Amino acid sequence: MVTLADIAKRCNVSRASVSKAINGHSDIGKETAEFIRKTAREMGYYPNATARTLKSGRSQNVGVLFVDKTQSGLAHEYFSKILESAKSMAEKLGYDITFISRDIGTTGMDFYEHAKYRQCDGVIIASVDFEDPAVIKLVNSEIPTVTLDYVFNNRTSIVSDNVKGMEELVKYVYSKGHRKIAYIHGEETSVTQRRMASFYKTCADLGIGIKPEYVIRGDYHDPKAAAIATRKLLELNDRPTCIFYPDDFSYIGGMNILEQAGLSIPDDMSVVGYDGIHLSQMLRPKLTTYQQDATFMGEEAARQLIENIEHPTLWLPRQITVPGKLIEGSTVKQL
Amino acid sequence: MVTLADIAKRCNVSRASVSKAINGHSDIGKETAEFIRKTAREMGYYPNATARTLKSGRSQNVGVLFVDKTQSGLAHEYFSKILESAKSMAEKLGYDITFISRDIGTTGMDFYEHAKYRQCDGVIIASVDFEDPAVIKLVNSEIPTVTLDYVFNNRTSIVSDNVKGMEELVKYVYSKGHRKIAYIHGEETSVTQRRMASFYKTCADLGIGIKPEYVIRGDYHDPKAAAIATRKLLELNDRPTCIFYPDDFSYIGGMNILEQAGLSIPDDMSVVGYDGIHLSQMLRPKLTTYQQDATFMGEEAARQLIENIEHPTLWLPRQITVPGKLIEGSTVKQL
DNA sequence: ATCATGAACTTAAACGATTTCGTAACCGAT
DNA sequence: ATCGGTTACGAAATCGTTTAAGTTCATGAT
Repeated sequence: MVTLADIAKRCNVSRASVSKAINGHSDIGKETAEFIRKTAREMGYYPNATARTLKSGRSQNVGVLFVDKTQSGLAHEYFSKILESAKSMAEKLGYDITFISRDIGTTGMDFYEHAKYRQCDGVIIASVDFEDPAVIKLVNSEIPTVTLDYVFNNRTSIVSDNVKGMEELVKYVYSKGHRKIAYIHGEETSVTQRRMASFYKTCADLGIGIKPEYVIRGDYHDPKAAAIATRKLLELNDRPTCIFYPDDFSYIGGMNILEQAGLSIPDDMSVVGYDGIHLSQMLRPKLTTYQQDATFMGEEAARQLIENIEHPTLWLPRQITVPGKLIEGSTVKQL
Repeated sequence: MVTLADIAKRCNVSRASVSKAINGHSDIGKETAEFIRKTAREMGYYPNATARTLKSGRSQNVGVLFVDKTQSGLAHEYFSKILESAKSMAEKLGYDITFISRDIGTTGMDFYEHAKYRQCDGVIIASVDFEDPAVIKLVNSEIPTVTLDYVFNNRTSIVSDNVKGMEELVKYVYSKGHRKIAYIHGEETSVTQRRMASFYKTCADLGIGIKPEYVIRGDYHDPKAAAIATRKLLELNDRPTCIFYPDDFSYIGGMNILEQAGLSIPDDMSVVGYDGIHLSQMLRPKLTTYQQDATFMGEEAARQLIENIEHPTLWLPRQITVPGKLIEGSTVKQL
């Protein structure tokens, strides 16, 4: 391994000078610096992140917290896209990404301790139980963090605009003439709360009443739960004309039940999803859904976090709401 | 931050003794060690991975190479499952996971240099272009590596048993009476080669001839390519009775075309997929497919890599072939 | 009484970089 | 000739840990 000392010896300068040349400091002669860099390149030098981190306290490494309750955070396109894009952006800005977890090996480290252990400069938190004391401890620590789809006081967060998303969907189906709208919602999370609130409010604003039995608990990314909920809706005397699913994937479960019941989409029942995953546009009929801009969210999370890391003093936490867009498929019939 | 020195001072011993107590070395008294550990716990000490790595040369960190050509390595359930399970296993064994890439920041590092820069103890390579010189450089370096679904000489690899998988699928549809079997295959990769070879061989063994026009190039995870290929098959005078898709997701494209052509599955056309992703069992009819054991593969990759890292001398590269299992859905008709 | 042995510690030198401070040399201005 | 100000560089400390190589002291063998 080529070190600063090797280059220093070859160039007949001190290690300090080599360091300065490599890092482009000002107090080093133009030609000397160039000569040192050239030699370094010839010798196949690249810095050692570990040594650099130890001395400088900065690791150029951001941690990612990605542990959801269902043990499948990565499997969902929404989250894998966020991860992928956060990764690209972080890399572009010169940062690496390491997964943060707890109980690494046999040590009983919590998230915060783990992040410190690896000297992460910051942490992106997504797809976790935000009520978890270990998460709260991390968020309240001195380590810069960015949360996705959850807002903590005095911390930067990137949230998908669930209020606007739900509003647009409701207004869209309203414009298509629907008045009896059912909503199968996901498990109780802050995202769900926001969507539910927006659903009720928009309906109220439009002057449509929603029967209590039209709103049923399902689960995110769980077609089986969606299937059960759909069946309940079909058993009602006064059926809805349109069903909102918690997400695109759940919709698959509903689709099966509808087909089984001999109902065609959208002629006998209209439906909408949420997420805008790839699959939703591959199915026939194409699903009408609200596409969240996961790619932008991931990029923005990395960008904001790194800004915070690099300008800690003049940093003010901000809450960034990311709009998505309604994708008009063919699953909502004009009544 | 609590350091070894702080504990040493408090306990009136040297830093070396603290280090030995923490790491459970033998040349330290039983009670002293216990006392030191107790104090360390009280003081909220946890080690600094950076300093440890710098001195010991071992980072307890494994790199993951996950850059596929289509820029969506993570989005596929197969790969995200591998990553997820590799991550869990690595964590269980006391290792962290960092993404390896090239061109981090503005430095022109290649994969090998990046891995050295972060002092990764080893690298898991999945979902990349294995012909890429940068990948080959990494694989031929002194860094332990494990590759997934690709075999390098003198390197450990974990490969899904594509030969057996394809053989079982062919035998299954044969047993159902099918003789005219079409195969829409993915782009040219070593996986494709192995599946194709197995497809042809099994057919030959069973005494069925395959018309050249029954074998068409599609793409992995691309329903559109599958749709086009399916249409071509339907245009043939002598249509196949069963279509093999490159993977479960591609099948969606074929499904649409078949439905559009008024053909029902499996009554008018039988189909099989490959992968066994969650979605395939949610669709109706359930897809007959071959489920790859991605979870086991990821775990095994981590396990093997870490074995190699920890016992470098007595390490012999091994090629581990992971069998999957045929999932019998309802998309193949008994003729 | 002497010496080898081993257990239990300590000392001190790393690991590879960064960074503060110091200084030598040179410039132009007085 | 002297002074202040740059510029370009070097010396040395430092980050937190590990580890080879002592040192001390009690123990048991001779």
